[in-house]
Order: sequence, then C-alpha cells, then structure tokens
Amino acid sequence: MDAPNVSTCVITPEREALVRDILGRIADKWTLLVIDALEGEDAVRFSALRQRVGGVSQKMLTKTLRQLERDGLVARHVHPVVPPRVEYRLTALGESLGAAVCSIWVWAGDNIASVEEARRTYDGGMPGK
Amino acid sequence: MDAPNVSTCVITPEREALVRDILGRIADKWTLLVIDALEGEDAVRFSALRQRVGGVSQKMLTKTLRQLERDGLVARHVHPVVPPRVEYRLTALGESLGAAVCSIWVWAGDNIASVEEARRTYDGGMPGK
DNA sequence: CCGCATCCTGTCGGATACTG
DNA sequence: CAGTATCCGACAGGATGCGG
Repeated sequence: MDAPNVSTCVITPEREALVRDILGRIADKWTLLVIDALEGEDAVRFSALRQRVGGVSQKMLTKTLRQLERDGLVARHVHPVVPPRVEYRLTALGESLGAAVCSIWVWAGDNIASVEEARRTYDGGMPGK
Repeated sequence: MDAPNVSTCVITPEREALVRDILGRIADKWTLLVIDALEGEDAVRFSALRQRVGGVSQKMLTKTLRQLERDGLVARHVHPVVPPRVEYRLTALGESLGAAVCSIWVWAGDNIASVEEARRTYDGGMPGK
C-alpha cells in the first residue's frame, strides 16, 4: 500500500497526532540545529558537533542525538578505541527531513523584516506592557 | 572558501538566531495546530477555533493567538457587541508560513512508517528500557 | 573523549475561579 | 463569550561529578 500522491496539504486526525509528535520533537530547541550542523557533512565527532551547534550542553546534545537516532534520522558509529571516538551522520531519512525543514528556514529568512515590524507595531501600541 | 555554498539552504549566524526564535515559536505545541485550523477559513470565532484545534486549554489558545497576532501572522477582529464576538483569521504572512510548514506535514505523512519502524527497532534492541 | 546520574531552577501548560 | 489571574504539577534544560 503505497502512500498516495500528496500534492496538497491534506490532514487526517491520525496524521495530525503523528505530526504533532514529530513536530514537537524537531522543535525541541536543539534538534533542528543538530540536523543543520550535520547537513553536508560526512561524519562528525561528538565534540566537534557540540562546537558546531554552539551553546548546547553535553546533556542536551546527547539526549537530542539519542532521539534522532531512535527515529532513524541519525546514525551513530562508535570506534572501539581509546580514547573513545564516536561519530554521527545524517541518514537518508534525516537528510530528507533537513530538506523539508529548509523551506521554513527560507520562509524565516524571507520574512524576518515583516515579523519584526509587526512586533514593533504591536509592542508600540501596547506601551504600558 | 570554508562552507561549500549549498544552492538553496544558506544559513548565516544572524538568520540562525532569528530562525531559532521563530522555530521555537511555531513549535510551541499549539501554534501550528492553530495555523492549520485557520487555514482555508475566512474568520473563525474563539470558541469555534478552540473546538477545531481540540484539546487546547483556553489559556494556551489565548496565549498562542496573542503571539501570532504580535508576529503579524493572525489578525484579530473584535465586534463591539454583547455577548462578545471575536474573530481570527490568517494574514497573508500567516498563510505563507502555513504553506512553508506544509512541507513538514508532507514529510511527516510520507515518512511515518520509516520513523515508527526505526523506533521499534531501537526500542526492541533495548528491552530493559 | 564520551556519556550517565544527580541536583536544581525556570518555564510550560492545565484547572479553576472571576470580570466585562 | 472572551479574556484575565492564580495556583500548582510536570518537565525541559543547565551545572557538576563520576565512570568506562
């Protein structure tokens, strides 16, 4: 049973729940940054990844990577050497998500001015608070 | 030449911060659902919107709508009558975001099976927990 | 070097009661 | 009906220390 051609944005309750779940995950503050940091790279070590993302604690990076690994978006490869050497890379699935998310990036970049102006207008009209 | 100039998805530090901000907002559990509930409609009343989204508390719906209004994504129209009648509708900016977000929806719908299978595999390999 | 466990704090978000 | 205010539990997420 192949997925039918989804040219339009048709939302079913089932999908809504799943999308809600996935969306909640990709937006947990670090996931998208990690995906972005892995995009276009072959394999990135944990430390390098942490520097690349910037500002992420080791705890959250680990957690984020585990989730991504669980969802099949990132592959984790442990080199059995000492000191430990662990590398991460995007799977095909992960890259496809990165591509999909790219449209949001583009939208944001394209509409920064509009959003900021709307905020200024809104905040300006509410001086008291 | 440090970064290989990828054709479409070029990310600058400035944009990254902005996108981080916007992304954090569109993913705050309700925003996308609200946008989706408003998409294709002309004007929706508060109560109708609440039913349409489903499961959202009145507090969070109000908060979400205020943020969307502030960012210029949603227009709020108050009818000066009693009982109060407040209607919301997407602005052009809001609709454009909805269109951009659609690609994520499509991706999710298109990859539900892959993600779920990856999760089952991952969880299956970790029986203890 | 990588990752886990623990502690601690701020924020998110639901339930409820009240106002216009 | 629409919105605000308050209380409260749950959890995200940072800092630190240990272990392999």
